[in-house]
Amino acid sequence: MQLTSSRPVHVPGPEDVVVPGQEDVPVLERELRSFFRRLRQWQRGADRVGLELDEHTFGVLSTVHDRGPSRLQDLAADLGLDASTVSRHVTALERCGLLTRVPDPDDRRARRVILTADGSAAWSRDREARRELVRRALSRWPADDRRRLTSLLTQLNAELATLLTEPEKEPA
Amino acid sequence: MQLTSSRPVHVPGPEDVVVPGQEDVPVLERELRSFFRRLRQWQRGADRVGLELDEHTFGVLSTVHDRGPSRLQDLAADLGLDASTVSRHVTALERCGLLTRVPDPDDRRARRVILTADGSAAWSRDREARRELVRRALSRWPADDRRRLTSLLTQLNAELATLLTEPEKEPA
DNA sequence: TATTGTTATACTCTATAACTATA
DNA sequence: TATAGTTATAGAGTATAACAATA
Repeated sequence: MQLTSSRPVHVPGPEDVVVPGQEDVPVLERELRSFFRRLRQWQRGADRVGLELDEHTFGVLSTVHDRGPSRLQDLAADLGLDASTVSRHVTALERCGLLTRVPDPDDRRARRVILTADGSAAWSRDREARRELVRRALSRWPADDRRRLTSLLTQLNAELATLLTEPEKEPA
Repeated sequence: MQLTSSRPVHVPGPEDVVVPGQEDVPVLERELRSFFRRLRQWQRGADRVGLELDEHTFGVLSTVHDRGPSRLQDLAADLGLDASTVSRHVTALERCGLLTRVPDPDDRRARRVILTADGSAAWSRDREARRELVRRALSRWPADDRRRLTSLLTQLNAELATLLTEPEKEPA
């Protein structure tokens, strides 16, 4: 814990809690944070990597596509955001002509958010561009490693989703 | 691409670009975004999962710990943030008593950021708490799967770091 | 009385630009 | 003239609270 240390990679010291069989956990914790920081960094400059839609726009459009005509609160729940926040996003995207709000036949308080033709086309283009970025990023990887990462990440997301609905909570 | 679709998981349609041997890439792209959204969501409520330090504070403290007495620009580079942004964080953390700025003997324009005893102790406690969260989150996983995830995530971060210094760019 | 959605407000994080002190 | 760091400012994203319309 000394201040003058200059080790760039973590080396277990006497102060570390060592759990037998879980020696990789300290590395995993570090790599998870590193990964998150990197994703956030790149997300900020989405246009600089050839994407036409920023992260929030793509997220909203994807959710509407997956859900079909959607109520605001359902979108908010799927996105993990407050309804007021999503309302702002939707308003902005409606001004851009990417989606529109139609009356909800079942509830006159609500409206249903749907994609416009432009929104659907832009989403489709961007989705393919994002997949191509992933392909290029991992172009030097063995296909098996990439598939294993896909599988583990899918399981991890499922695990985290489960934890959210349980008495326990999660990492950052 | 029809608006009335309500498939929650992506099913390849006729509009999808299919790359032989890379059929998992669409899933990977989706899971990467899902993962990022989840991490961001939990990061916002760091205190609600038992952490005393928020993500930025922990990031700055970790970087200072790893680097030792650090110049502001070096911290900013490591964190992927602008120097002005880090300057604000450091000022706030100095007010909290978690770190302090001392003169740089080599350059009177600069100062070196170092951890205080309180900062070092808080960082150490929080680091262990974060590792424990990871342990609990994956407590139901086979140890081999967890180790493989650690390994693949480490490789992925290295790959992404390499891409940053090359003519190509990256995902979001 | 409760719920859906919107808006007013405030707070945080971020970068750009202007500034100072030193190199 | 260039660089290290700070601060003023502005913009984006977020949540809370107050509101209107409907259930």
